[in-house]
Amino acid sequence: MAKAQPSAAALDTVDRRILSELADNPELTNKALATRLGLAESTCAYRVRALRDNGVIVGRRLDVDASSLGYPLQALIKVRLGSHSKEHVERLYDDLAATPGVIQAFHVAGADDFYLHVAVEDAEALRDFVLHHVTVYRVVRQTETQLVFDRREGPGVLPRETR
Amino acid sequence: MAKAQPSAAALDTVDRRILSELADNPELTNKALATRLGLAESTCAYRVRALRDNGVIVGRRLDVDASSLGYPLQALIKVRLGSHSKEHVERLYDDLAATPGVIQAFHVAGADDFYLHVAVEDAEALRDFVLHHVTVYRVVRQTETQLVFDRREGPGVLPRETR
DNA sequence: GGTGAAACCTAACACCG
DNA sequence: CGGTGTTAGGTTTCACC
Repeated sequence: MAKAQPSAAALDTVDRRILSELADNPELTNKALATRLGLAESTCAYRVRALRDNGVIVGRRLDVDASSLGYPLQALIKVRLGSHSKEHVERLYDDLAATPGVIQAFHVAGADDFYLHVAVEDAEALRDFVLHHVTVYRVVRQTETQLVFDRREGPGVLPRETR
Repeated sequence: MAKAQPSAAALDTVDRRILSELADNPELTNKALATRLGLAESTCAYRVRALRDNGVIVGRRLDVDASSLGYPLQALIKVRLGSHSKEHVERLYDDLAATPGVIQAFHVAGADDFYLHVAVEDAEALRDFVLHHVTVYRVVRQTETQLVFDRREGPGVLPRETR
């Protein structure tokens, strides 16, 4: 999570509309975006750039279908640690988050827990993943694996356009 | 999770390199991508389009910093249901996944559980979210909320370029 | 399937209201 | 600060290999 600048510049209505539109359709060209909002292209480009420079827009991510690549099975693996030094925990988190197959990793409050969202080939690969990439660490006290039937993107913090 | 066409077309080396490059840098222009791979621009554009048409590349997503928008607190909310009809569960899942503040929703195997990854203004808003948007449903038997200290993108199923 | 070049479209920047 | 015009650069198409 990027340490946010203390709430950066306040966003006006136009900024919010830009974000909404781009959230709905991230592939919009600047020209199309400007047209939708009734702005000049230059103005629109300027605002978008400013949003980037202020860290509001972090970037874009490629959305790849794991199934098509031969990893049709997804799981959420809860990793519970014993209590340990901050450095150890951070180090392990780094390693786990960088493990191939991991789509995303969460470090959550509580009993030093991580959640790993992974994609694998099949059930056997899932077992192997847990055994070879998670429980190999001494610090890991217990794991709990749940198959992911479905994952969905929510609206997030940008309510759908209300026009 | 998009129901994958039964493993679609097999991907060759070039396809994999395209995906790796775009995963590393989703903002690459087609021209730059072609140059990196040593392909003609037209060829490169053609392959990328094919990957899209085959559903391998689903699209791009805008990466917005929730903190900058005034939602600095993130949480993972585990929602456990009683046993219910498929329609009821699906309906509830739809509703929850579409609730403002929800970044992503998981439907996992087990005791009919959902996980909601949410972003909120502060602790009070988090409490209100759980009370007003989750536990209001009769079907919800119990919830468990954990603060998210950090979330990280993993490499996923596309191992970093090995060149 | 891959290529190169022309025609078309978009973005960047300096300038003007 | 928002709008316009020019130039540089990117994408698409198509005949050809």
